[in-house]
Amino acid sequence: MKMILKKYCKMSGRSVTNQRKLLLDLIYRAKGHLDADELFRRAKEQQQRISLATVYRNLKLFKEMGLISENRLGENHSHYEIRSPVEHHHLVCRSCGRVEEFDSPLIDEARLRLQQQKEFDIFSVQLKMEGYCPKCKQKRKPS
Amino acid sequence: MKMILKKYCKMSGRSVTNQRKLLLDLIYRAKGHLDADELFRRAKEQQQRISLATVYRNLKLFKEMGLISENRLGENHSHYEIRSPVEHHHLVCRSCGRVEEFDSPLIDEARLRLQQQKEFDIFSVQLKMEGYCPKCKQKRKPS
DNA sequence: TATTTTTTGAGAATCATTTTCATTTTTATC
DNA sequence: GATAAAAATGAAAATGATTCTCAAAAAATA
Ligand SMILES: [Mn+2]
Ligand SMILES: [Mn+2]
Ligand SMILES: [Zn+2]
Ligand SMILES: [Zn+2]
Repeated sequence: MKMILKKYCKMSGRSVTNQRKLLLDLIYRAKGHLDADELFRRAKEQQQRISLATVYRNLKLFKEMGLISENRLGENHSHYEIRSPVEHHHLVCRSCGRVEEFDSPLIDEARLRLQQQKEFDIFSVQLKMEGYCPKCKQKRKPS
Repeated sequence: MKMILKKYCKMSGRSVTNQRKLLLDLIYRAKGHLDADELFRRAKEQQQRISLATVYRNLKLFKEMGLISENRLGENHSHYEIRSPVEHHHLVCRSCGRVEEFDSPLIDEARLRLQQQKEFDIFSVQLKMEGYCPKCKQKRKPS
């Protein structure tokens, strides 16, 4: 992580700060989907002086660098996660908020066809499906 | 439109107001992707006393009723459109904002497979692809 | 180490959307 | 159609996520 951060910062003429090292590390170790506030809370545990503005600034920066991705999972704020080389999508339970990740060659195929058909140069695919997970499905249908 | 509105309002015990009739009609006639402000502007041309709060309230209501759909097309506010029986998705040019609509049996197939695999009851699929449209593609690559 | 450049923290500002509440409109009842 | 009860509206304030401002601190460069 630190090596990667250094590389990317150098590349774009940014400084490597303690805040950046900490934040990227926390996102990396979280594995899941973090929102800005949760990241801020965790960061403050180790750098009590860090500011929420710094969290937002650097989330934006990491995203520009391609290190993380931003998702809207149904709430009115964003969640962030380390961007892995293989793209994935999200299936969210609208009742309990559970998030399942998935990928599908069908989506990749759809992208390729669309690229040809519309002659766009497509660089981003965001797919979110919503529904009820097995548990919530039951609770809703005791009919 | 008015018949539909009446039906849905009755069904859920809501009143049929002039504001609702006007707003739904404007969305219907717009065909494209309207945001709350644009809808408010157009509504005011015919009911100068209408409030932005009423616009938001009723967009939310129409959405709950399943009459319209809400999309995030890349800006930090929502766009709305009449919900047609056949689902469609969006391809957005990140340079000029142009929006192309599409649907694909591949996506439907992916949904079915996922439904089985994860045992979710899926009722919503939102797919947004981003890229550069043919025109913007050229401008960016004069290499 | 000295100088220049970038980033940070704190708080104010922004902007889309929601809430509040008194007033008006709609609905249901007669 | 008039009347009372229920729901919706307008205006303004509140909210909440995110961005901006600017003086002070840290990092990069010389
Ligand atoms: Mn994910
Ligand atoms: Mn559309
Ligand atoms: Zn669930
Ligand atoms: Zn374009």
